[in-house]
Amino acid sequence: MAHTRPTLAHVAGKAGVSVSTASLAFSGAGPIAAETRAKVLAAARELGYSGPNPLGRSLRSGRSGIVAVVIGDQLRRSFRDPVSVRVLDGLVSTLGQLGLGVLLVPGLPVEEDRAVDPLVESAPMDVAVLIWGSRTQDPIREALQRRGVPMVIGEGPSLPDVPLVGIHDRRGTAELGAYLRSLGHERVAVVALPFGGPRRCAVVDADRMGELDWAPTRNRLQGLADAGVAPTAVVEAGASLVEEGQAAGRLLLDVDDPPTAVVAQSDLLAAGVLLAARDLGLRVPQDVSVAGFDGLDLPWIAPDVLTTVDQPLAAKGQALGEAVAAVLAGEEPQTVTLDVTLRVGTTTGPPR
Amino acid sequence: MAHTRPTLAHVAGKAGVSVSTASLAFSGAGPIAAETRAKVLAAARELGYSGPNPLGRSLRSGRSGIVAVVIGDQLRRSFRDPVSVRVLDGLVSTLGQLGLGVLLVPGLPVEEDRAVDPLVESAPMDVAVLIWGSRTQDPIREALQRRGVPMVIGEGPSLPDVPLVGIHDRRGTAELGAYLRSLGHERVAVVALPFGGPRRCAVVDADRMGELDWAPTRNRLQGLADAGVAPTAVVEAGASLVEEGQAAGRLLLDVDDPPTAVVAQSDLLAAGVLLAARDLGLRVPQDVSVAGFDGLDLPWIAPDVLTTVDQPLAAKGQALGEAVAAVLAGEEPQTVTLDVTLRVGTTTGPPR
DNA sequence: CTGTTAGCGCCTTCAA
DNA sequence: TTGAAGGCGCTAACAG
Repeated sequence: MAHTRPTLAHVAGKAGVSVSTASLAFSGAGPIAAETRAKVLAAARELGYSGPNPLGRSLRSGRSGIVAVVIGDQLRRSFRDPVSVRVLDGLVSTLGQLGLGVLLVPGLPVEEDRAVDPLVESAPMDVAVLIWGSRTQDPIREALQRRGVPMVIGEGPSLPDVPLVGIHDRRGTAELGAYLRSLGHERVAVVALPFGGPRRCAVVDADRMGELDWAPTRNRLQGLADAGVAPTAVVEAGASLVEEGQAAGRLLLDVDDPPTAVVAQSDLLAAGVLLAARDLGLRVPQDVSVAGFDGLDLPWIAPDVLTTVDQPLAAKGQALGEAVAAVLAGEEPQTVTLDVTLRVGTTTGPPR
Repeated sequence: MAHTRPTLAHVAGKAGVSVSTASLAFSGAGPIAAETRAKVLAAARELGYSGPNPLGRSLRSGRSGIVAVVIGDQLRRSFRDPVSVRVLDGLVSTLGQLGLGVLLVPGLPVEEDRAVDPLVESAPMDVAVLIWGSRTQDPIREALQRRGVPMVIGEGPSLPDVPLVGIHDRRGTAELGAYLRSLGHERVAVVALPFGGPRRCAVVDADRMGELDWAPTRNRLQGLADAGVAPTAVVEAGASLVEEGQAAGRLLLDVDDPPTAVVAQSDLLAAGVLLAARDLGLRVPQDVSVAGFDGLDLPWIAPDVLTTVDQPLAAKGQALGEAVAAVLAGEEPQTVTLDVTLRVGTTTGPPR
């Protein structure tokens, strides 16, 4: 017998009961005499059996207890973004309480020549969470739909039969735009989040604007428009990272006729813009106002405190987790939209 | 027939071949006529069959393709630590190339009354990686051993039959200690990483020192001893976080007879000590020298540049991934120990 | 309360 | 090159 792991059948044999009875002893999913149960557990201990094999259990029940979490972008970049990390944290703890494990799935495949990471197509999962939304033609979404894996989506677009967890980012950005106008800004530039296609850090022209295919970016641009702010220029960033914001800031500020305010669509981008302004010898907010989005705590940009739109990141993770639970319980898909709050710091003021 | 997902049997039926032939069409693990294969794939497409069910495949093969990664501490804290994040990043990309997925497992259970997270005991996994080592009596390690799940351990202690990936932290700290002595420091205090038991931020006495049960903390203390540095005081931090370092720094520096140098066992802790020194009006390095460990890039402590011991974090993640591959290939467990480098910055200098 | 039966979906012998 | 049969480990019905 050598070296094979003991199975429930071995335990049952040793305990002198049937396999199904032994199963009950572990799952507790049915009536069983305390004595029988003890007998089974004793036999298990003796054989070094440590509970039902999850593989067998999964096949039988059709459930793996695994939730795939698709992080936008490559993991290496996502991990560097505190926004992703906080949402992930809220999500993991919520799912943990439900007994569900999180399988990390890269949003971009490691190997360049594939459309999606192989995990999307063949890893076991009961539900998939697309933390950073979905594009119009999204190979990941399509692969999951083909597999029949139910989804939960964070950020847009809203899809039929798919629960959505988002934030009022359009409204929040509108509030920010109105605030900047009230200060007297007329020349406002934007550092936008990625557009959804290939990543780059560059000024956006009309053609490129037509390719915009990512909900948060679009919502936040629309918010500004709602407030009557027509950007003098838009730069798209390659990722929500400080260095991208810094590069974008240089593009926008190192010109003859710079804007009086820059709205960045994330706090990390805003921090980069701030650094770019400092590098160029511009005073903030006297020479240029800078605003962000997210509500991160960035002590290292002291003495500045970023004007930003605060979004509830942990709550978003939690809401995603709850949506997963609802999906597994077979409930109707719902849309949750969380509130955001304008928080004025020291980086915005009236233009000179 | 309504609504059940199609199985290989359905596809085979529709294609007019046997199930085993259909299996070959997907796995490619045997000879099959191109024509037959095409027929099968066509039938699959028609039925909306998207490839073999991973649950069935797992049960049959005994492999899930899942690697559990046990992060020390709670995930929320680990995610805030760039050290963990970088190792995780290297690990995830290496495993991704092997077609393995990463299941995140909290090192501390979400529910307080359990010894280990339920995932440790019942989630499917082929191997478990304990990124931050293992304690002498480690309930996680014990649970995994009981299950017969092979392990890979990052940092000590070294265990029989378990591959270990570590760094020369003892040697690196010894180098740092020698450097500080060469500058003339005689009164050196230490801010240590957690000790392995309950978390706290407090001065360590002899009793507590006896409870030290975590390899990196011990190694780095021993390194200082190797260099002939006997700390005037040791404070253990509750986690490798800036605020913990700051609190520890206050404990060490806000006294009558403060040390001339503080060695922190991580860069985040060192950054906290730096902030505490600034708060107390101490100049660094004139009034007090501060050194860290990790080699993180911390631009926000500018103009200071931390003196630190650089460790190859991504390489560590990669080495862990390769160790996982070796385990799955049935190779003999090996120990890998990566080199570290002392990097002198602006935060250390001769004592006044 | 316990045992019997019947698969969950797949892959790997082995034989044709 | 293809087909038939068996079983991976478990659990849900049902019968006793």
